[in-house]
Amino acid sequence: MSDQDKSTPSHFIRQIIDHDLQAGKNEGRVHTRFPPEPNGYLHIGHAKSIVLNFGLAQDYQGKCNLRFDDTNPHKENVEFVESIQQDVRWLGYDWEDRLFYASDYFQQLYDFAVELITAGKAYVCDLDAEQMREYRGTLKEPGRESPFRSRSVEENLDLFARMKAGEFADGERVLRAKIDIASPNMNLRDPTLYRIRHGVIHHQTGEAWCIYPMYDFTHPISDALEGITHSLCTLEFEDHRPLYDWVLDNITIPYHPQQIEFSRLNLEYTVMSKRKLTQLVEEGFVEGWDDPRMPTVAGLRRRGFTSGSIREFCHRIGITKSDNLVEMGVLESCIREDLDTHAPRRMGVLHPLKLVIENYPEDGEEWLSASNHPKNESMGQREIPFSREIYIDQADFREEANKKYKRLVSGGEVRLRNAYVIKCEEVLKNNQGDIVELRCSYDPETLGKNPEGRKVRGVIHWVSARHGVKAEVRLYDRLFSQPNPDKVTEGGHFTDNLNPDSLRTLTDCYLESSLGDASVGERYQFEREGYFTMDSREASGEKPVFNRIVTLRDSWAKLEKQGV
RNA sequence: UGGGGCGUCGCCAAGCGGUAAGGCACAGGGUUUUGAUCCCUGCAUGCGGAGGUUCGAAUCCUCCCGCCCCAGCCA
Repeated sequence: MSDQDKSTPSHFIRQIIDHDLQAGKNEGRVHTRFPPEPNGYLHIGHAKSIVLNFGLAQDYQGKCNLRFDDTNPHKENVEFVESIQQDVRWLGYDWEDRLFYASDYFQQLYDFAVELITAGKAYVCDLDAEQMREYRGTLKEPGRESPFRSRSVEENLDLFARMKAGEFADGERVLRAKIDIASPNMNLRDPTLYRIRHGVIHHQTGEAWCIYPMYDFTHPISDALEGITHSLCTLEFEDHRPLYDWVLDNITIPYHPQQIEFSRLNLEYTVMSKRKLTQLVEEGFVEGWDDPRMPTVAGLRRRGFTSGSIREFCHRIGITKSDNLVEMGVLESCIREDLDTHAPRRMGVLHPLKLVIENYPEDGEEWLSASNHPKNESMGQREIPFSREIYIDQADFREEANKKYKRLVSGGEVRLRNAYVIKCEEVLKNNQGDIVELRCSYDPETLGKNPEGRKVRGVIHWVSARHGVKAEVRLYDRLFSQPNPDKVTEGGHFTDNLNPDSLRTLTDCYLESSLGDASVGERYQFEREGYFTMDSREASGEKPVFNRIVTLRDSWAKLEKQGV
């Protein structure tokens, strides 16, 4: 995998690591971690973090752990734990024997909390949530000390032990750090360290605990216990860094990892927040977490993206601290680049129009040889059946057109890809005036060579009517119609920006016969149409279903739009 | 003057005091039995703005402007 990937560009985190290595920090180790909360499926923003963390470990001969940040059992479950592991593996990374859960450390975390209490640096607070908010002050006004802040160490120890023992109800008490209730940094105004949660069954620890540690307490300790050297997270945790450091500075623990923040990925025409993705799934706006329109790793995989193209994308967008909104074109370019070199070519007609070659024998049939790739001979050839009746795409015929249009017109000639030059002799219409069939003639001298004395500019794809495989094809477009779906008018909702045409299902497509035994995981270029792959969920149905991964670049469509 | 960040081409992004990399997009041209691919060419006298320091500033200093994050017993 890694030897196929292009070299990763430098960025500020690599510079920090280089400096650390040069200064002899961390005994020359580089040890990162990817720490998802198992409360949803991974999306391409997580992929950015995965490629960063695991990629750094690879490049510096270091290690990267997979650690589930499972301190809030309320929203978490094993389905997510499993899908996350599958997605990280699919992206090409291996945590070896280093799969951890923050919940592995619940006992140690508890002991560290006791250490803080004993040192007079944490206290049990009886304020309820609303009171605490009030006491904490606002962004511009300092907070007021909790009346419980001055409890004795003995009382705090006793109360905390009873919290653990289950003597108090949810919300009745919390453990708080005693830092600075007037700090300009809200995170330092005596943050909550532990809360009480009865009646939830934790996916890893079951009912062993009824108190659960908060992220800000758990994360630095988990990192330190695992010997993490560089703890990479997104920008919104910048304000938490002083708290991260405070925790490690006030307990007895041998390591103190460095937290470094980078900006999260934003992609045009989609959403990345787990809350919104969850809503799309739960309210049925999409088929599920792996809906091919979703920016989830599972969705991209089902859509047909390769993991290499996603890694390449993550390298192209870079790592910085600036807010960003990346164009879809970057992702599309990555998958096209991959598939152009790797996907075998096939022919598939999406909007069939019947075409009869009148001077071709009624029961005639011949098998024509076609390259699987225009510039990679090692991909070999395939045989394509040709016969008197074929299908071409409706978009490849016009009764009349200007010279820019180089496909088939009445009385005109066109090359059938991998076959003969044909001429349109007659157009058949139904009562409504719709074109229903084309009657043509073919030039038998044009197989594998150009006709003499005239030029045929256009080439169109086709499928033999008798031999073609009937298939369903799903064409995907952007999930939202706005570059930034969060931009809504007063009182609006991001789902208002959903693109009603994000999925178009074509049920009467004809694919060349060799596609009859295509299997899941194979990707093809349907020439002149785009890249396609068999849908993994519909693979057992009687009719094959193909997903369009991405279109080909289309300069003709651009011209047409400009009114040429 | 709550605190913390960020502003370099349409979108990403290098640059770290010596005279603006690269990718995507876009525009021209060439090759082509895919209007694809590929190959050429073009695309910031300019780095949020204004001053200043310097022989020299995107890089240093000052002031100003804009955008993002923080008041969960979420992560």
